[in-house]
Amino acid sequence: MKEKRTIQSVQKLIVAFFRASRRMPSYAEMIDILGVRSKSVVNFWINKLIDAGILEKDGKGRLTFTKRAFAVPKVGSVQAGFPSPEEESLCDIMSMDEYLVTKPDASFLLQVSGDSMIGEGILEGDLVIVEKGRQPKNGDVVIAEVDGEWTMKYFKRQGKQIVLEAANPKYPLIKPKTELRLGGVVTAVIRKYHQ
Amino acid sequence: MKEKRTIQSVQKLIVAFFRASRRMPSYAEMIDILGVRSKSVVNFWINKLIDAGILEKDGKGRLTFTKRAFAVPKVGSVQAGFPSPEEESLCDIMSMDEYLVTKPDASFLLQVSGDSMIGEGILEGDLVIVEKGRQPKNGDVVIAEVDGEWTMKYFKRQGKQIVLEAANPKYPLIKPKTELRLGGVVTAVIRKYHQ
DNA sequence: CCTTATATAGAACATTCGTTCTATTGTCAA
DNA sequence: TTGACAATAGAACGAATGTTCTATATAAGG
Repeated sequence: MKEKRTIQSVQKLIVAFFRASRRMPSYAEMIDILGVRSKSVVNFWINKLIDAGILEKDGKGRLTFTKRAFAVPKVGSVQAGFPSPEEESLCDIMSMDEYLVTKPDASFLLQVSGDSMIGEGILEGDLVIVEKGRQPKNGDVVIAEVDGEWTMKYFKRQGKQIVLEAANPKYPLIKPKTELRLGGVVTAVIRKYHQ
Repeated sequence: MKEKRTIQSVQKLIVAFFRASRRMPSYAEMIDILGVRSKSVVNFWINKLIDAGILEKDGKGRLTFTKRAFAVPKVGSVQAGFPSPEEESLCDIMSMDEYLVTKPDASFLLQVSGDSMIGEGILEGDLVIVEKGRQPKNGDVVIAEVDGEWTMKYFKRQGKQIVLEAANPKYPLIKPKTELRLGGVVTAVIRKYHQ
């Protein structure tokens, strides 16, 4: 009734620890994690994982995960057919954070209310990542204050005039008269379905 | 011309290291990171960060970030007005990964092609997170194989019959005749604007 | 000037780290 | 049974760890 240790099972245990603690376990801790009784056994399995390309050692000899170990596999497109586990082209997205939030210091999350950007696929309840202090390009989705109220709109130039346009025909075009306070540029949209 | 060290600047340096290396620096490494010449100075600042609630020590005395230190601040809704840095209600989203991918082992990413789910705010080029092996509820967005082709559709029950419906009127309702192979349930949508 | 508090330096320390060695156990085939 | 090999155990070791101590430099206030 002894379940054998495999590279996969060991990887799973260590990944679970890392996700929970946000750090690598020490060899001493891995004794308990892996259910063995000696650090040399831990070392044995660690070397296996290194050979398998799941772990690696950084410049200072510290154990780290390779991108492979952590990445959520990204497969082709929907229409291209469905993935078999083998052909999963492991993508280079190490973490959603790195992928989505390029400037953590200047970014914040905002929950969307209203349907003014529904044509852009931004629905009520979605989270958007907003980057402060960036100069918007024509057509960017921005957070802006108009007449004392904050809204999410397309940022567009009409000649020298700047206008704010909703992605919903039922909202009028906004031509700011005096000032236009920009809160930031929307760099990403996140929607999580309740489960 | 000496720039003073502050709690914020020290936090920033350590967070930067953590993001780059996915681990805490040792005190010896922090000597270089903080630009000081002694571990006792590092210890001095670390204690300050602990008092400030930015760092903490886990059960084994290991240094870890608190949720506060990492979270992208989440503020209210767009219409509710715009956030000032003070009123930022730091949200409990520690990382996008944790928030979006609840079952890392059973999930993968898929890039969307086509406009069949445009009514659901899922556009061409978006990434969706798909969870395998979950039983879909009525109205869930699923990846399914129909007549040898994979598509993304709403999963709906009509009595005992299961139908697949696009969120785009130009696509017909699909009533699978024989088999319905489910690839998974879409649990999240991610859109990143090119920058 | 002197006093006080803060920030930094450097050294010393016990503890823990990862590594490596030898020895033992278990498994499977011949 | 025997041999061969993989997996595990346990001990030993130098190196690195975080902590704590004393001492020095800097700045502000009286």
